[in-house]
Amino acid sequence: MQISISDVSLHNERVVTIRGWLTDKSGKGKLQFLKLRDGSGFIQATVFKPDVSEEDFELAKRLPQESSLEVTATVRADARAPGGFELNVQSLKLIALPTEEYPITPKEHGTEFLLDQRHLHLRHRKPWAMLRVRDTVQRAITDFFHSRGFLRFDAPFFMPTAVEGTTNLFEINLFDEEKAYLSQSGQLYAEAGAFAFGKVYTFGPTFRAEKSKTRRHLLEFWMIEPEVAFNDWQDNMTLQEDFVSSIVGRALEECASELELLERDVTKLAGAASGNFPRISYDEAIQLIDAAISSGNLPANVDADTQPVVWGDDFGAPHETIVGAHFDRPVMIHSYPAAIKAFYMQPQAHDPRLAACNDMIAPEGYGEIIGGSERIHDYELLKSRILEHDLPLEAFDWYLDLRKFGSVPHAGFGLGLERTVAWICGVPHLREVIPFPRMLTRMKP
RNA sequence: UCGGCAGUAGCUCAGCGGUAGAGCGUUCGACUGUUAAUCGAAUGGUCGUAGGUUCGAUCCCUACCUGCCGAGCCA
Repeated sequence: MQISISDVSLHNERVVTIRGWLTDKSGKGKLQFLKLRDGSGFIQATVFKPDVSEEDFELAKRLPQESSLEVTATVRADARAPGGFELNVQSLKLIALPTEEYPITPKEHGTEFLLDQRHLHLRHRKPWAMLRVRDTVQRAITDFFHSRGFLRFDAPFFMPTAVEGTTNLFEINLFDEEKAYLSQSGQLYAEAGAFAFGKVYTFGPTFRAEKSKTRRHLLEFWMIEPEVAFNDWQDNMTLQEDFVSSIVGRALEECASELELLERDVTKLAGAASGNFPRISYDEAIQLIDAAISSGNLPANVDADTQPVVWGDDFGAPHETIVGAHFDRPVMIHSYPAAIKAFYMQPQAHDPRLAACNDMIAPEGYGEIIGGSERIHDYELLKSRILEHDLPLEAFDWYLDLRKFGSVPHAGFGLGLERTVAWICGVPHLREVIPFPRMLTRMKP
């Protein structure tokens, strides 16, 4: 019977056939241990000389790493086996022998080497576990929105202009002299979608030509951008909280073994899964940062000479880490000065110097995973903001149209998929949680 | 773009102004319980590139290239 490694526990004491690859091997004379993977999981197969034919035993002894093969074996629960089950091989069938020595050995390797070998490294336990968590998170995202009546609304990737200013965009040559840019956000289009369908979300790659070389940045990353008609900025925060706690809960439920393989301390995710995220204002966050700096009570990964925030300045990464470290779950910081935020953000009713916006900061130094706001719904105000930001009015004519015909308050946000998955997995660098990372120094493979 | 660090065997690294080292990997042999097995043997080099100093440079100096970490910007 042909089965997957993930199903072995259902077939104890039965003879099964598994097709896969050899990840590692250790021999002990008449007993050979073959470590197999088939994509669904990993398992050890024992080949004991008296149990198999002479040819099969010789084959087992000679097989190099990453040979593809089919084994027929009896499943045995065995306390000595990692995972609780192992295979007692009866026969082996070689499918393909590697034509060269496999480069990734079961030993330590450097970052650069593993990224050069990314197409092969994907086969190994840690990338495998992280990308399975990513898959689960992606399904949790679509399920969350589907269950709440959102429409998935695909924004274009070719953009005629910038959403938030003209810098940091990848320029594309179209036909003749025509230029376009790669999308850095689907938000403006999502707003059109919200006025058509009420509740929509976009889910796709976005591109930022920022020359950032940090563990929190990629040139190409995936973003989820919901947009909801009639929501205000506080409704927006409630949606964010429900959304993120739902995703983390799903990952904890469905990816327990992957997170264990990654040695993730899942108790640090319990708060995030249970909701009740703290909401503090920009002013309160500044006080919190000042108190931490003046008392010297800083998180370990924050530099000791970090300067306090001057009102009106945006937070730097160390400031976000300080705020994030104060809570055992994500924290939402709202009401930033409008001057440091995007042109389309609705001013706060009680103080127009402030924007009706918020960021969500993940704990443990993972930084901003969400940025969101209520959008300006008044035609004249939006038009004046576009002009104040020196943006070309003609490029936004369709966007302004949305305010001409039945404009309503509406709000939305963007969640960075890789930052979220990296945080859930507890891995330091975004490049780990996307199959083929695109960075300033990395386009290959 | 700025600051710090690094580049030596397939991989991870040590080394030193005087002719290149280890572990792992790989190949062969031994072993019935390995988990990065162990033991024995074999295999391995443009010391990032180009100049310079020197009797002599992998080592010191300069420039450049490449990468890593951090900052800014952001998700």
